[in-house]
Amino acid sequence: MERKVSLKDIAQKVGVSTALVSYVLNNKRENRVSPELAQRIRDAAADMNYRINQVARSLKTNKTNTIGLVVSDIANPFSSGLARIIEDEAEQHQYTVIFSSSDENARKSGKLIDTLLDRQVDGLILAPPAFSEHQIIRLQQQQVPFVLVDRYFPDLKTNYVALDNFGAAHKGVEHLITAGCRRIGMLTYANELFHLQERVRGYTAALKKHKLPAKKSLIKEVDIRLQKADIEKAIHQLLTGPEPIDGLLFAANNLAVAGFRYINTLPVKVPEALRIVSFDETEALEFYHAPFAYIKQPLGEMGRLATRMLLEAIGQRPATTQINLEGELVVKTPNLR
Amino acid sequence: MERKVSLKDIAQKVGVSTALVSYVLNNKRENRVSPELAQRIRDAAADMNYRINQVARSLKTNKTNTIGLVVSDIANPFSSGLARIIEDEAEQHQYTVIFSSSDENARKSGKLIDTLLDRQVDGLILAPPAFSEHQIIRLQQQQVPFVLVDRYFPDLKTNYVALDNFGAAHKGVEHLITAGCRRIGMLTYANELFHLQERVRGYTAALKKHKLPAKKSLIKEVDIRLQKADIEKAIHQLLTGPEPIDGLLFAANNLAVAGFRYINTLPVKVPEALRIVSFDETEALEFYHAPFAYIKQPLGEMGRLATRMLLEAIGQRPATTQINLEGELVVKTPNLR
DNA sequence: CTGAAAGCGCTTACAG
DNA sequence: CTGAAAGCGCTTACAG
Repeated sequence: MERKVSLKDIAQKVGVSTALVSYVLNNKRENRVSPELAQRIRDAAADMNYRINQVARSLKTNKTNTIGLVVSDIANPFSSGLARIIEDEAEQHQYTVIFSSSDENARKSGKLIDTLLDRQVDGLILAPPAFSEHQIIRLQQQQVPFVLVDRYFPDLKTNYVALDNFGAAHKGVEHLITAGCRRIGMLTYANELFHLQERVRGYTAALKKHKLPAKKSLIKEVDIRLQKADIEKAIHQLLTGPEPIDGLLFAANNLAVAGFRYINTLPVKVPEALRIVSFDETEALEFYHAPFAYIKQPLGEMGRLATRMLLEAIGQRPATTQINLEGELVVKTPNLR
Repeated sequence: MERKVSLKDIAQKVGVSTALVSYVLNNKRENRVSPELAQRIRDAAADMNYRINQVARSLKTNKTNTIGLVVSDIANPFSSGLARIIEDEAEQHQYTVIFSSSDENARKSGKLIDTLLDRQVDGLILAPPAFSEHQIIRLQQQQVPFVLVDRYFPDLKTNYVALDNFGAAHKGVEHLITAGCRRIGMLTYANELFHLQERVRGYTAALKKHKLPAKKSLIKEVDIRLQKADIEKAIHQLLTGPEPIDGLLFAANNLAVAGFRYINTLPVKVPEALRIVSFDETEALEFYHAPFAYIKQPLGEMGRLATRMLLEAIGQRPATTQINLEGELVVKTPNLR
């Protein structure tokens, strides 16, 4: 790359100090210079195609106008949808976003956070993986501004924006009950993350409220690395035996997609014999042949709120804001054909 | 945020110059210091939780180890899939990625590029929108390292990694012909982008090769903003009239999804009366009830090659590399049910 | 061989 | 009021 034009170059050309050029181009303390001189400086800058070096400015001002974003996988539509919202909201405030994917791995997430902090990001938006509390605590100690999204740790007093997962699961299960289901199973990940625990809690509470069986055997957990065989086995167990389920709650979209793929190979009729509710919206089920329902997360609101909360935290000594958004229950009927 | 520990702090504690601390921590010119002293410096750095300030280093070295990525929309699976590959490849080389979405808008793309350059990114990976040639030319003049992905401008001698769009369309159409189609239509975007033109050219060439009608009226163009009504009208026109089509090529995944949605409402039978090939893989068609084929782009290869080419270009005075990858024709049968 | 100085490109507190 | 200097936190060419 060829050497760029600096403030010094402009200053030399116009015959003033670099300080004055800086003042003029940043529209600061305008009164200290005559309008004519200011215009000459501006013209020179334009002539020479001057562009600020943000790195130099950042070093001096201790501000990079950069947000670090850590999601589980940017290729996952949930993450990339959120990233897009954050990008737009950040851009409106002249912020730029560095993203990275933790793959639900606490060690990786720790490394990514370090890298982002080395780059002096002004703050972080994180979807923290399981077992990463210590990283969050460290951020608090270092007084790094950050906001958690999607997940959070109930024992830590941090900013976060997440779904009301208890309420959403509860709502989903009540939908199944209203539709006539009496034995409702749940498929979730074997994972410590609080938001998944909340979904189980909401599921259980809804069953109890309606005096339906809430046995342990109705809840199946599979490894988060999503082994096809595990999912098939879990669903198979729920559907066979003396008391097969007639309703099923998937705790995440990936589970639903893999689950539907398997259910399609079975003789069971959806929704007549098995009615389904899933968490998250997913494109993959766009053309599913049978009706089902899902909990739609307010991605836009989540991303916008998280970004705004972060920018506020960056701006001042912040209070802690904790938001649990309501999930929308969407009943999907098949595309006509 | 609390003040961070700097090299100076370490130097004071150990009683050496900051220069020496820098040398030791960067493992440079090791011989200039005794192993014992080096260890004392390292220990002090660890004790004090020293973390480098990359902004300061970047100002001095004129290198940020950052790649700027501009895609059309990070929320689009094609873009986010590519972003993920680039992230991983970049990370292996200690590079970080700033992403932004141009929304196929040349003006926005220009602004984003400027912002990225102001932040002194070491290079750019771009999926340039239509009418952005001048920006690309400017980058060449400024000798900014960059690689185009997915799209490129045939008249510009730039690095790029793209699909062999002509070949892919040709292959798709021949698939339809082999399956017995005799009147094959195409639905594409009204857009100047070369890669779309190439798809039309491949479509036309395949028809001509097999002496099938290649009339203008068989090619329908719709606005890239994807108005549902436009797409429906276009498909309706292709399917009615004296000579209805029996084969259809969609030039992009979004067109295919919208198209399938409409086709589902029609009495036409897929694939018996209408056989379909689409560009790009898309989750949305995961559960489509009828067989169809699509051109799968080698996303992984595209992202990895683009990143490597960029890193090479950053490293040295580069030669121009232009790569057209082959698309894979995938014949998809419905998930059983 | 090694220590200390210069300097990257900005911003802004401060002296005059 | 305004100009010139100091300094952000690093790296590395260079003097001794």
